[in-house]
Amino acid sequence: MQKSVLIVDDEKDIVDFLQYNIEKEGYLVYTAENGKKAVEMARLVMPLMILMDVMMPEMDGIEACRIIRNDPLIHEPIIVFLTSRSEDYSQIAAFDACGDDYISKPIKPRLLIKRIDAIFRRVNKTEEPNQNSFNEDLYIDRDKFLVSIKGDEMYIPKKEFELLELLMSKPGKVFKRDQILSIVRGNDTIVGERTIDVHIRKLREKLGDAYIRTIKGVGYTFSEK
Amino acid sequence: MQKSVLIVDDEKDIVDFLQYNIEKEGYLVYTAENGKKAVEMARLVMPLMILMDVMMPEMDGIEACRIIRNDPLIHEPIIVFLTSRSEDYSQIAAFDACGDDYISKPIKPRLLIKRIDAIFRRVNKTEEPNQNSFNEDLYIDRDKFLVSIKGDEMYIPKKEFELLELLMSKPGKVFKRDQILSIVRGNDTIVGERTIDVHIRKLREKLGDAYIRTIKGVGYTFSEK
DNA sequence: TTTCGTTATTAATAATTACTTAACCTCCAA
DNA sequence: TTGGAGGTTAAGTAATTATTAATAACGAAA
Repeated sequence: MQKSVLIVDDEKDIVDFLQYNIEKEGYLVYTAENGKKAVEMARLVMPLMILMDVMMPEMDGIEACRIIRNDPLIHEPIIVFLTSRSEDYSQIAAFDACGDDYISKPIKPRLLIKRIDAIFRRVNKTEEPNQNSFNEDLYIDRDKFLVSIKGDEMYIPKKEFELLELLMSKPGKVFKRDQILSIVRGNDTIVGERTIDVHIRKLREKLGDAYIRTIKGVGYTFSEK
Repeated sequence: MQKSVLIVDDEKDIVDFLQYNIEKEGYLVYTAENGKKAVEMARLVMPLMILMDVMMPEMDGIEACRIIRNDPLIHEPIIVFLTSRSEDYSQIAAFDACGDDYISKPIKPRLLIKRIDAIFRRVNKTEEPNQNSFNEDLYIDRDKFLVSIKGDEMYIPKKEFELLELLMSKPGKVFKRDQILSIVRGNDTIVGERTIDVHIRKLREKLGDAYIRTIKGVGYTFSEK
């Protein structure tokens, strides 16, 4: 499903600027110019995220937020406010209760995108059930217990498979050693710290060194690309 | 970061008993013997939780609580009171307003740990699960243990990361050297004064000089912009 | 059940990286 | 000008991970 963002601001320049930058990253963008229209739009297009200014004519962001949150027909979008640095902190408290996050103006495109991605990622945590993981040329098939790398298919031992599966479930995320431990062991047996290293080693032997990265003092991560 | 608990009680037996049980569960424990010392200790070590008796010589728990709550340098710990079953209920009302929770004596270790865990969990929920910090063009990703500056992504050593994380958690706030020390070290080893400087140096080397400012005689702060 | 091949774990050692120290330097304010 | 505080650097020390080989545990087939 395409990720959609509804941008709400009364200044057309800002809307255009945001729209341009966010569309460029592959999101589907809708816009509205005030809170009232935002509510209508939200009902219509069910965006996954609403990026909304606080101060607007007709209906301000907080009011709109409240309405959207209470509308059972709208499927709980992530609501992120745009605030000026000078914004009164009492207000921030007010929309803290209502919104999911806020981003301060002036807006830097690169940072904005990072934050939008991060927010989506955070919220998505509940999703992704039994999907198989991909990477440019690495693919794992959970049903068949099969790993295919650059076309070569191979079966790998169970623990190694589970470990790879874990790492690939969230590419880029660093899994700490103790998290890995509780996967590797059946959670009842006690295994030494070095066991992990050996499994990692075996995996790297088979896949090549490029995929799994050590974060010293923390754990391991699967390279995003 | 390790979860830390400050135990405050004038009866040494109780302190020892609590300390033993709480440490066993992997928390970092500090102690103090009255309200006055508790306040000093809290300033110094910034515990995440304070477990405090109400009745104490020098300064009672409620007074200490009030001071701690009003001290902008102390990073809002969870304050839990220890009460006798016989405690006057009017008092309970008083510290209800000030503390986050209370646990009645006599204390059962297993139950105590369960409650402490629950309180930490409850409080953590209101915080964002994985709050990443932002700045105009600096971004840290706790999941990925990654720092991105003006688009360049890099991994930095653990202690440096934790230090940066601390400073960025409250931009503009000045962290005193000894507060930083307790982050940098595991709090059992003693490290020299220059260690911090070196870490700061390494960070500045990687990020540029603009972000971390020295407040002479006090500590360091992350520039707000 | 025994055997053989595979997989999992450990232990020992090497390699690497991170952390700390120490010595010296600079700056600034008293 | 002098002392205190932080800055800088290189080098030593500690901590963590990689690697290898040996051993134990397991599983399937004879």
